Amino acid sequence: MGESWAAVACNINPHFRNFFGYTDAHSNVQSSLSMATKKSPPAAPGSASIKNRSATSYDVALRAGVSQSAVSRHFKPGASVSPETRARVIKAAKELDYIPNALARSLITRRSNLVAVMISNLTNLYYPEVLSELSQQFVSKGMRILLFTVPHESDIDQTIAQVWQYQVDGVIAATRLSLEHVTEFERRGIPLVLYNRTLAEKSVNAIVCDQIEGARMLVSRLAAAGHKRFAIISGPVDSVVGQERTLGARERILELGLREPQMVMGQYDYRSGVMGLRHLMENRARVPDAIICANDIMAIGCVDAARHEFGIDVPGTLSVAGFDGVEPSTWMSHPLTTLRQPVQKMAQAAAEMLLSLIGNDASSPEKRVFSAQFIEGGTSRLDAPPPPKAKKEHK
Amino acid sequence: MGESWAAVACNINPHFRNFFGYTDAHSNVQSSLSMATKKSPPAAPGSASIKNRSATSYDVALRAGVSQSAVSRHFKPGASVSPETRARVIKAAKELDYIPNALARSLITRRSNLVAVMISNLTNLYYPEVLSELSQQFVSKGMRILLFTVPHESDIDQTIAQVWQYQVDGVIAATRLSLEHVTEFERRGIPLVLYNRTLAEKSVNAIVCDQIEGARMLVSRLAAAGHKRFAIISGPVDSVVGQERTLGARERILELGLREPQMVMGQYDYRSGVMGLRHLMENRARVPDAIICANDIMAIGCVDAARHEFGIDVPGTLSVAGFDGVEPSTWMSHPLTTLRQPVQKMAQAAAEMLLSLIGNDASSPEKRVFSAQFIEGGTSRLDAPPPPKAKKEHK
DNA sequence: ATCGGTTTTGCATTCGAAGTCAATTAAATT
DNA sequence: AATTTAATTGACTTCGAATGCAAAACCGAT
Repeated sequence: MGESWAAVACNINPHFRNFFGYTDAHSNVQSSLSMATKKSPPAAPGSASIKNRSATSYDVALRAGVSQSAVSRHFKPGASVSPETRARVIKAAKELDYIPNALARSLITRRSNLVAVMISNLTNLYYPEVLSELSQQFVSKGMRILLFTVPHESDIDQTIAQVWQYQVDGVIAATRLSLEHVTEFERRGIPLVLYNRTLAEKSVNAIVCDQIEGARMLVSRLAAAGHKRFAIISGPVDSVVGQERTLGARERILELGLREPQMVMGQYDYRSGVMGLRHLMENRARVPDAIICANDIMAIGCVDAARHEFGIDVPGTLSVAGFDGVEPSTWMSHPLTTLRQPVQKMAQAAAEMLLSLIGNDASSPEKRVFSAQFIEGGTSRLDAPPPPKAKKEHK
Repeated sequence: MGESWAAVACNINPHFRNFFGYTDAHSNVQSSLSMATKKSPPAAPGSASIKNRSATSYDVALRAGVSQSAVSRHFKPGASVSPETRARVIKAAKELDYIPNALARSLITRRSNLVAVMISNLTNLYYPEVLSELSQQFVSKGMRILLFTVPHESDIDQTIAQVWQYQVDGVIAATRLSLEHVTEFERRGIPLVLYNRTLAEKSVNAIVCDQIEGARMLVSRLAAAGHKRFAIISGPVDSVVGQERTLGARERILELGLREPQMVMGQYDYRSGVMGLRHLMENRARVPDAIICANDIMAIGCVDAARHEFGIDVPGTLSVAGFDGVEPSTWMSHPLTTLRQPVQKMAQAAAEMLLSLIGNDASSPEKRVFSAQFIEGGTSRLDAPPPPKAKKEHK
């Protein structure tokens, strides 16, 4: 709150500052003003819009010989408009190339038909898919997407302030949000749906994929195939999803009585996978036979490094698995064993949930949990039951 | 136009039913103020909560004991406000959690600070990078991005109508636009910058990468290394960029006196690369020794298919090259020979250009052409001059 | 205390569309 | 034809912030 205010305060100045310096705006408005005042007494209806500004509903009304209300009404579905009037309005509107001003409409209706989508990192490869799906969904429902990418955690406050300024009808957040942020959204009555996030402290509307379940399943399958020496390349600490994947896997590993997995931290990118593997290979005594990476891209990096840097046979000697099921994970060069998230379903659910929230504000939070789909892929040895556990165990 | 009109007309419908919020008009300011004073009262939990509309500049003014104009002025940099007033405004605003309504502001200033970004296909892997960069650029300049994804060509008219409705200050289009569309933008005075597109019929503001030059360079390098039997997997027909790449390559191939390249058409996706190769391998008599793919993803598919389906040695027996320089093209499994587009520079230039257009509307179109960077990669044999052309030629 | 000259202020208006409500017109009924 | 009823319609207000303009407050100087 204090923060948000501060954010606004210092956020507004900069814009007004440089570009569009108020000089332009000045002359701009002035001219428009003079024109408007002149026009107010509809003295010169003859030639429409000598000035560049686009036609308004008044212009249309004038031309159609009806009132502005009639024009407005024409757009409303249930409204009563005589066919004749409607025809005239349509004609005039077409002639003037009239397009209603959505901002003005939003002002009075209190519905902007804008949805904010907050995404932290578009280069993550997973998010574009999500964004694309969301976009489809919302557009098909008549909503537009206001995109907010949040490059750094620290920019979140500012970003959120922006979201509020634009009177969005709802928000889909695929970024880390603090309890304060969420509370603030609630207080302001702005519907919020978290995507692949949740809050520990508070129940919130969210669409998630069960990472823990997935991670456990993954470990189970690998263990069933005889893998014993697990390692994990985790996501960044601030990624809840990553943490869940990591912890879920570790938990299951220990449950099965296998040795504590080695852990290396990554940043969700290809390089992290490569570096992770290098790191894991340093200690020759503890070379893993299965590596679980917190996302596909790292897994791919890991596979590539194993094959091309260390000459390791994947999946022969080493199994590698990832999470997400992004497009490249299906490529022949590294057909990843992974847990595919039902992105389409999830995005659809997110859009659906948000829209229903926008309609009626008095609902209790709901969390919809999807299950990831296990993809066998080809980077893990899964089928072969363990050869009688003997000689190869501690090579 | 007729279409766009229709689009507008039927797109408005869905939304006005359930909103009213006009309980009492006169005591409006009062009520919102009193609510604000009480501060965050979840009201009667049982009944539907009272409309907690957010504070307006009037509320702030009332509370600060100044006029609304003063509040508004407080935000404007050069404005003359006494320190005392400013302090009171800040205090009141903070207490009420006031956030200015950007829509209302836009209405009067005629500046929405919104930029529309039109992108055809987010799953293209190349576009997310662009979008991400654009987002960074615009946000840093105080603009917000309204995202429009255009799934099908046919939806373009509707989409454009939407763009207009929202009074965006400018548009970046990375989609196919017809001359009519561009003209319409011009007529309406909405700055438009094309990204990686141009119009044959008309000069427009555009940021492009010289595809023809790149394609020619690519062929030259490959030919210099002794490749003689070229094939091309092209992009979809409606992709101008793809056409340029294809044609540029073909032109140079013929210029060098090499045989007419085989052409297969693709859709820019992995599968197209795979299918393309299969197709090319059908005619055993004309197996190529170099394949140029109109983008990286197809090239990767091509490499993968060659290696994993046909057991062909890439780059030993077959060279493959792509375009774009997307992230996966740098992966070890298929370190692509490609022409990398300077995405960051281009996005920056696009943002810059658009912003300068927004400032002053009377400028003649400019086209900024960037050169692609040749990446040697490892999927093409480039260094070795041709081994004395003898036995292996027509295996 | 009074008079120019600045700053600060507040009033009133504006942006464009939508909704209210009373008035008008058309259609339907007796 | 007179009158009730329903369908249309236009004048006016509203949303929230930004200015133009003029009144008010301030400041030093006479």
